[in-house]
Amino acid sequence: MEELSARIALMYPLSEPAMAQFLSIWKSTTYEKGAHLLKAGQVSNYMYFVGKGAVRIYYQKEEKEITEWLALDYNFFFSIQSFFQRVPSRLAIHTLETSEVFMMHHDDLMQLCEQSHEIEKLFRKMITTSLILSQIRMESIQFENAHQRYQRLLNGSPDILKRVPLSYIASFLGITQETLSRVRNAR
Amino acid sequence: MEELSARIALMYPLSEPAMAQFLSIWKSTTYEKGAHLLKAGQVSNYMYFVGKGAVRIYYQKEEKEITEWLALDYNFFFSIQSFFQRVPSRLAIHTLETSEVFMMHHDDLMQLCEQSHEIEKLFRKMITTSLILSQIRMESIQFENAHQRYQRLLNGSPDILKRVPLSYIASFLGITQETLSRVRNAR
DNA sequence: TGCTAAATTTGATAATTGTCAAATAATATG
DNA sequence: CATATTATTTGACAATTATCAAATTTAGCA
Repeated sequence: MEELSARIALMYPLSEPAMAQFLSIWKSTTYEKGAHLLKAGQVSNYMYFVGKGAVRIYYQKEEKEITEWLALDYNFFFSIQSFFQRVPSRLAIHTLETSEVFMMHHDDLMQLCEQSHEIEKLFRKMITTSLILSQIRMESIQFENAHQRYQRLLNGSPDILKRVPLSYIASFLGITQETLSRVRNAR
Repeated sequence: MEELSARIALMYPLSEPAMAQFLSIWKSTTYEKGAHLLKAGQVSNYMYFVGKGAVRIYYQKEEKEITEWLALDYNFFFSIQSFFQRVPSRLAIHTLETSEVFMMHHDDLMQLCEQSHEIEKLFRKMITTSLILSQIRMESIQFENAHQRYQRLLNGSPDILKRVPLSYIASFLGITQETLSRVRNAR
């Protein structure tokens, strides 16, 4: 919980009561490796935060599983479209390692946002961060080739390469497993 | 101004005083075709809304100009990273047609967000919309081929194809002008 | 209207990445 | 520790898209 509150404070420093209020709507569960937090077709009611551990967001695309996002160690993640638009999620979420996962229900969050301008502001900043990350990822996919994208990941999150199977990383980068294998072995 | 306020109301219905307050920080200017709203290297202080008209966000990438975004008729646009992070913009913005452009200064917006929870909430919803659009675009670029991306644009914004030069559309779709030309002429 | 410049298309070829199959390496389990 | 299973790599080939050059079409303007 300390890590969660530290990450929150980093985005926007809430007053003490607001922080207490906000933390109060987060529940934590420890999931075994491979456990599903969300299955495709369900409306996703939660925004998540992973403690020490690893989580994968993915979906089915014509026989294949595509990794949409990887969250390791103390990061937020959620099924953006389902959470905001309250529609069934194409995305599924499972753990790649045994992980402590914190989750906050959509309705609880919305209720707090109504009550507290501070929390509304924090939430706005969280979304802004997501938006910027989304933009950076989009440009990477649009304008970098397989090798450059691999290098970007290697620089930014070397941990991922050690802890996540190659096949998941490949589709996260938007390339095939074979191409990734070639790219990282110097070609 | 009516169109701007209509689009705002669509995102989140502000109370009358809040709407008046919010509209008061927007200034409007009519720009000739080809005028620059933002040059690369400047910190972008504004969020924009284009009335009847067309605007292009682009940047320089190794000798070439890449179109990052196209905004036609009654849509919002801005240099996301520069606006939020207050860093110099890689992106430049110019008009493709004579256009009435509304703009809102970052600091004015932030000040209103401090004062008014309602406006903070509206702003949060605006960013959420951007985030969802960004996600959709990312997936389109990652998983659709040139032909599918062209079709998506043709369905979603047929106007763009009539009013924007092919070379701009091509880089917006992440393909070359030649490939776009082939794709749209049945191949 | 005719001419010039810009935009678009077409052709030939190269580069990148994907696909499918098989081989090899790594890991887990009895 | 041996074996079964899974993950990764390698090879051959195909598909898609990029690149460069040239031809053609379109649009702007005198």
